[in-house]
Amino acid sequence: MPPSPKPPRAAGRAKPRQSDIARAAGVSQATVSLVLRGAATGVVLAPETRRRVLRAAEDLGYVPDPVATRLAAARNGMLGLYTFSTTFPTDVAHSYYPVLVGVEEEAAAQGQDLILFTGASRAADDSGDAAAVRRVRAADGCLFFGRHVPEDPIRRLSEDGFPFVYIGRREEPGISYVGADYVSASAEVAARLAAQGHRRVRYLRENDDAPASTDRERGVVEGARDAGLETAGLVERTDGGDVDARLARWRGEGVTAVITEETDTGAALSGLTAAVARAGLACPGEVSLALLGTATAAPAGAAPALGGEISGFDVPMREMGRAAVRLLLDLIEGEAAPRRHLLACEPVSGATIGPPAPAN
Amino acid sequence: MPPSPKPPRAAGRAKPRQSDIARAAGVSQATVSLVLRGAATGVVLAPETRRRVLRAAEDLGYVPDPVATRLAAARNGMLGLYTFSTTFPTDVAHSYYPVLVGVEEEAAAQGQDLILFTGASRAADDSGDAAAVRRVRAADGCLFFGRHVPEDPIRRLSEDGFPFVYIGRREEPGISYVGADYVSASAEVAARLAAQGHRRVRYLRENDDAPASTDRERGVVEGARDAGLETAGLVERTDGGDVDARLARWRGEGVTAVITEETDTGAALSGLTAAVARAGLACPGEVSLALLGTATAAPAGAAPALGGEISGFDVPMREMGRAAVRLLLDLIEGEAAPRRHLLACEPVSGATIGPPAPAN
DNA sequence: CTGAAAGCGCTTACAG
DNA sequence: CTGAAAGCGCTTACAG
Repeated sequence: MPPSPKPPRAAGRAKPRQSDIARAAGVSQATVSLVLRGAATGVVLAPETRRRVLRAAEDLGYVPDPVATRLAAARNGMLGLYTFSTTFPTDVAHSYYPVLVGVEEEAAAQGQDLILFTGASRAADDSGDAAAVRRVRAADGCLFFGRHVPEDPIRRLSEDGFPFVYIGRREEPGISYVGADYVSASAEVAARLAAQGHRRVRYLRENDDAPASTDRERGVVEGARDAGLETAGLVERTDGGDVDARLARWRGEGVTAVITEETDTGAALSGLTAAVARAGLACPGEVSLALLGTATAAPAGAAPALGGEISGFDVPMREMGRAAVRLLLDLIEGEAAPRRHLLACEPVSGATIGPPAPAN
Repeated sequence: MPPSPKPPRAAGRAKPRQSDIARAAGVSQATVSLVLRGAATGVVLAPETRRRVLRAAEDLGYVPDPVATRLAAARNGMLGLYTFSTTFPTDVAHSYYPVLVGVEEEAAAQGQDLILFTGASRAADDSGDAAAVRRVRAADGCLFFGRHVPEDPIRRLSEDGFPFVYIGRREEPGISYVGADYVSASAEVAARLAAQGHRRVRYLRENDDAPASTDRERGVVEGARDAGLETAGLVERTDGGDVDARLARWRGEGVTAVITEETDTGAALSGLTAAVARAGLACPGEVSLALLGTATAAPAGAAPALGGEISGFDVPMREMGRAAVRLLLDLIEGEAAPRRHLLACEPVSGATIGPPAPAN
């Protein structure tokens, strides 16, 4: 004998609902709702009625059903968070986390819950993403995060007027985002090196093109030019595997400082620090190093850092998360047209920038 | 002219519903529901109808509303995750994250979405939690995580037969959990110290009582006894601020090794390592150190570790997250009575345990 | 000031 | 095989 099919409700006194209270207090269910929601709608009830309803609610141990409340409110009180990963979650863990913290903080402050949409876990192509991105509509609106993004599904969302905002700058017009001002921050790093006396530096970036990388390169180049650094041969690209040879060559060319960028793979950075360590170079004694972006916590088992914090700037990940939530809510409320925010990055002095060694 | 009062819905055709599909496909809304839920109910529709409905759903980008689905007394394919924090999120960030990764992985593998329920942001008391915990019902079931837990709201959930599982051992009977076997792992650490030749050690734990801490202490005490360590004066409590004086005293008493525990505040551990550093003691040369639990990544700006990984054991956070998801799904399916799992912790040899310095 | 009605978006017997 | 109806528990105009 299978248990009764419908009621998954536990045996015993079922949960009281507004209609139970209404019966007990001799009023209508709608009145109960009005009393319980307080003067949210500005409605004022007769004190006596109020009292009776409140009393009955108390007696019955009434607790509103959150699901029904949300359905009736025409919003589900849930914000989506969709992360595009180039690799599997563990690797991007550290860059993902601070954003999540910010998003969660602000969501909590705004009384919103979060639906964590797991992107196409392992699918490298966009095919799996399309379906995954679609599911995002289950929320009132959605936050997107990740260097790369499947364009088609997103465009569709946009056309349908579904509210969403990117965390990170985007090229596509008409799309809201909250990003970091990489251009200014990167330029400032170049200027800092120049101020220390460097003239010939290299910017080692990754092959991977993403708005964040584009902005950093632009900042470095403009900053270098404005600060009087040499710009010829300034930028080089790597996948992280060939840095030793480059480093040797640079030394021969009289390069005294190297700037690199942080990405979700961390390839350029780890390649560079490893090469410097293998070459036995003192930092900043023999070569100054700077990093564009926040160095993510070293993965367990990684080589210890260069004996101190890397100089560069901090990306305000957490604040970006918070700002994105606020913007998304504005969008959901229908109050805002698409908007873009660029947040300033905090310079990090660190321990890896010093004056260049005297020319030999 | 105020905008139309009701629709907070974004301009344009936002979220399509079943009725929209019905209109497009020329069938009733109920038929749409039947088609979309698949043969879940065993109902078979005419292939042609099926096709038309599916097509329209696809065209419109339909996604079921999880809240409505749930209200209509069905499952919505979403699992909740609720975290109780003793302090604000940033501090527990690192202990929280590995669990989240595991939960997310397994949820994705099982085709479930994850709702992150945001707890009462700053409320230290249980009052705010009650309402927050209640919202959890929007999911099919929920995972709870955190050292401390508001008992009343949880009991309520339990009475109502709402499926949930704790991540971490719990005392309350009838509650499912997936925890770590701290007792065995802690005993093993004591045995390891004994095997190195230590006889007089101290266990420095925090004041905060939680099942995890209780279990660790029990393991240390039992392990010490079984391995022939002195047990008199073995356990001391701290809030992390007074370790220098203790350390000096211990040295005077002939203590050669100190065990401490990892918690979400990390107070005992950071107090201890700082004290050892200030005292200029070589580790493990002059004092061996062991940690019960996984050392969370050092917060940015923290003092560098003791020159290597701390000896102790690893808490299988990620695997706990995964196992908890699996158990929760069993519960939701109604297949399991409350169940408890204790996962083994992997010993970490580390670099901070060595033989005691010869007695002077 | 309060009640009756409609509706949030979906599921599920129950009739045709 | 499909449609019409009722209902999940609540909110919100709209009438009295």
